[in-house]
Amino acid sequence: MTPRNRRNAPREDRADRGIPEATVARLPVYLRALTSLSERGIASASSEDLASSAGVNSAKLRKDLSYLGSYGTRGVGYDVEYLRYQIAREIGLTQDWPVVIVGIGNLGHALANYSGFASRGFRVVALVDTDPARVGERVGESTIAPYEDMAGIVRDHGVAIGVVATPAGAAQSVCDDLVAAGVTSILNFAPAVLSVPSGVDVRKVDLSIELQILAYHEQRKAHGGQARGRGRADERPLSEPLPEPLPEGLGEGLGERLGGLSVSEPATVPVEVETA
Amino acid sequence: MTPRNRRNAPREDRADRGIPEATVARLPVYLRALTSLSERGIASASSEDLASSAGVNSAKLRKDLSYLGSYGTRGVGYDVEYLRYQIAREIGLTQDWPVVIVGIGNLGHALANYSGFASRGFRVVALVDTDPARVGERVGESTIAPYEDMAGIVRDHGVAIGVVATPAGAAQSVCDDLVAAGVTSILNFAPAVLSVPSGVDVRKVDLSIELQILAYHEQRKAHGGQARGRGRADERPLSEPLPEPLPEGLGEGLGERLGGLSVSEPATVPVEVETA
DNA sequence: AGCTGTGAACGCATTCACAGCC
DNA sequence: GGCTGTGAATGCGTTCACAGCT
Repeated sequence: MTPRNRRNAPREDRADRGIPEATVARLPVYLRALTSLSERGIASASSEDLASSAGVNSAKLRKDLSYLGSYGTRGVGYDVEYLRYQIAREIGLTQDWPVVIVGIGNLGHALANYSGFASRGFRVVALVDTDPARVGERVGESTIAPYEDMAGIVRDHGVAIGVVATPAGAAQSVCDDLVAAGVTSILNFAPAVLSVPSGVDVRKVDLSIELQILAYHEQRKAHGGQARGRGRADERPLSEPLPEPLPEGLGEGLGERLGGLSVSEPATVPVEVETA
Repeated sequence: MTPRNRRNAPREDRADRGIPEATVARLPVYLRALTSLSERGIASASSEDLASSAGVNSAKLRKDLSYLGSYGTRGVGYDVEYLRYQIAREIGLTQDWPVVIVGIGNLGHALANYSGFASRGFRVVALVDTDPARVGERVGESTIAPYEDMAGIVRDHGVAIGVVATPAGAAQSVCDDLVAAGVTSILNFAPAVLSVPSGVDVRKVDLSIELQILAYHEQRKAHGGQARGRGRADERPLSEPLPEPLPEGLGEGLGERLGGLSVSEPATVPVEVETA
């Protein structure tokens, strides 16, 4: 299946200490592209092929891959299966990652049913919610466990990655509990800035922010064309009395109900974090 | 409709033409921080206060805000309400953005019920799915409309932003239909690279990718120094013979079922896009 | 001849540090 | 004195273009 007959064994001379963050963020995209090519029965691909399949340009792709080692063949291209494995290994997908999901509202439900988990690589070992009425409920492959069991579950299964899908108000408190239990990577869906000790990674997924970014560009498209110095429709003097209050709920994100969590709302001061 | 020849010559009267993309991506975070401060009754805040509340450092925040104009007061700080309005206006949240959601699977459900939409600013005008069995079903505030109605809805409501929550296989086709109907901004939850004409923005939200990025860093923490700072359970040598094939479904993302869409799977070649 | 891998150039983002104003 | 706003310095990411291998 996958050739290991490369005399040119992966250079472990540690070119791989320090793959740029931007590259790391693209490796999963390349992996997906390779999987797609593989499924279509394509065994070999040039950087151009791969790049267009991944939606980047070929120079960037080659540069990115060069941080992993020399896995291509000059004059030929890349062996799809071989490269796929190398990237998967680099990312850490050749091992199993137990995951807990906290907060089984609408979003938590969607995540729990998400087939990308069900596959090997990431495995949902527990769903946790604070609402006693929900505990025991069956969602996807799992059953909702009480919040009190979370720390024990994390320890027992060696969970390193936690998913926070609670409302914003509960997120920091849940995050603190996860970290205390031993979780060192958090994927945050709540519209809140999480403060964590150094050594813990946080990534956030925020629908509201993405929509607002789109709105910003959209607004520009609409007003941009006319040779307008500054093109908002409503020209107003730069400083002016405050108008109507902003729409409520604007600060809310993808977070979902998490039953009656006693939100202690610790006055933790957020700290510059984001994938140290 | 683009009579702008003035490349980089125009006077810098208002610094607001050309806010860096990285700054744009943070404005929603600042907005949220300001909303939070406002709710706590805080009327004024320094760049330091704001920055810590938003999870960035103060130099970055000041620089970012400087692209919008001079909305602070030296020696004092920023007026929370005033700045909040200015940012909202800059993003385009003082106007209404009708949105359609395509693909009402688990994720689509969560999105439809998402309170961040219900608020003014973004308004869900339609949920669309291809499964006839689902059409008519009530989800959140709306009722699922047939896929055939999508183009009409987009035109009638002047929808500029579309949310794709379909499975990967359907995403490109849905995207094409949205664009043909007049949508110029797409938020993509499907694990697929979307190809769009220039002038259309695509942003993607991808759980699978975020998890993989976390896994990468997590793996590093474990293997880091042989001094084993804090160990994950299973240690493995970094390079080793190729093991069993990769987990299937690894390429799948957050996309959900979209009933029986006739996926034509056009052989569109993805193109460098991402918020041109 | 063709394609990868990579130094070098370039452009964008972040951080520094201080001038300018309250 | 304190805090904003911003040029200048630095660091990071992307693109170019070609040397080097098959």
